[in-house]
Amino acid sequence: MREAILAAAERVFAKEGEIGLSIRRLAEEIDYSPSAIYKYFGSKEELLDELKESFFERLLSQVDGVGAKNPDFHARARACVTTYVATAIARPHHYAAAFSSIPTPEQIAVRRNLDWEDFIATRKGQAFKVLVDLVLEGQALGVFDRSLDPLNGAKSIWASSHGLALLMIHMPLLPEMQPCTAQPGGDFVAAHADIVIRGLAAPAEPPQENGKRS
Amino acid sequence: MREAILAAAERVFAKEGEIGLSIRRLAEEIDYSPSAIYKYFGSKEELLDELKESFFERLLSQVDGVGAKNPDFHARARACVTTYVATAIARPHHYAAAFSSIPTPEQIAVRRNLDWEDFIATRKGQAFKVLVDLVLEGQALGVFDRSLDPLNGAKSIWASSHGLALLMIHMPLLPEMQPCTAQPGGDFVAAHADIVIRGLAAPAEPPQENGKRS
DNA sequence: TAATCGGGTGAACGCTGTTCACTTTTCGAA
DNA sequence: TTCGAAAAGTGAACAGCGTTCACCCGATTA
Repeated sequence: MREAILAAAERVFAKEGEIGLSIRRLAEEIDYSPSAIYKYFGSKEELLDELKESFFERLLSQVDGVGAKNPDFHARARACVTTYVATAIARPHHYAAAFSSIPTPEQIAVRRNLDWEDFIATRKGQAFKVLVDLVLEGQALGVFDRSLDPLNGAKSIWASSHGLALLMIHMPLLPEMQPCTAQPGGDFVAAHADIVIRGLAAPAEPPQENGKRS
Repeated sequence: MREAILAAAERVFAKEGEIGLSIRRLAEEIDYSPSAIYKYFGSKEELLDELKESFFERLLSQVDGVGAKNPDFHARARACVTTYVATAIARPHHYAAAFSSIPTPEQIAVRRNLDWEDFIATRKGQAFKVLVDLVLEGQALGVFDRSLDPLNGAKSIWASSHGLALLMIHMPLLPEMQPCTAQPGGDFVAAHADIVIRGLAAPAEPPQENGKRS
């Protein structure tokens, strides 16, 4: 039943966005009365939170899944970013909604004394850990700058991917408009990924073997 | 009068966010009836659009303003990113709201045949142009990769800055949590800026003068 | 003086999330 | 099989929302 409600919510969400998703609209979709929904969810916000969490789960599994398929580190790193962006823009309203809440100062104060263990247990934490591990691996391989804080590196990757996804969602005119290169969409995402990866690269190795290719 | 309404909106907005800003709440704030507001704004959306536009104006002027103060290119590029992020997170709700609307497919179709001139006339377009010019200058100086499409480079910079700002707004736990480096906030933003800048750098110059420093 | 018109109001409409008293269904125990 | 409790579902209602519309009032203008 909860599943049916969530599925209906997902459907309406994808079609009409967060604005079009109302309890009454949802109730109509599943042929129940609006009050019935409150037997399964305490509030609309609780329902939305569940939706967001499930989207984070999808995001995590998608990005985590690319690891196995790409033995080459550079390709894998690039695939992390591109799959992240692709998964995000495949469901624009979901992705935007998943990041839509702004915590109040009190909420920030509460969360501040969460430690690393607690954070890693959350979906966001797991997703973040994937990136941290990626950075660590890059550093171990000597491809990424070893002086970099892995957490900061992971944040930079996330920020860059997140920003590109949202820019493509909220201002689609920008990525489309490419009078110079004339290749819309996918290629630019890969190029962006490469820029981020190069930004993390180890600086000016002593000339022994020029291993990393552009 | 319009100004008074917008000022009140800005006030409520900053304090209670987009959720707390209602027409009735606004009317109460300026001691008028709700219907009075409709003599000056056609709809709430129109009012919000004006607010967003004004925020873009602030963003543009701030970022554009750093150009004069920093003669060194690298410092200027870094300042572009850091001021952008600082301006964004100084008014979290404004910044998030400025990017909150997701255009429908029809709207995208309409905007698709805007050309470069029309786009540059908008605030977003001007802000984007600042970044494009920055990339062009970097390429002219030989600091940035000349094979890069300047528009794509500008998009990468924007995406990275945008993503970092939003990550700090929506998930403040992340940038705060730095058990390794222990420097919260500002330093990480600068580090992120440097990563983006390095990502755009010209690849492996023939060893003549090692001009760019980390 | 009379008419027009911009600025302001209160009541109302249809929508929203949410609650609550109520009925119906289900299901295990006596 | 019957009974009673718990679960499932309902409809009406409340407060608040964006928005509209008929109305009013004071100033400007003919």
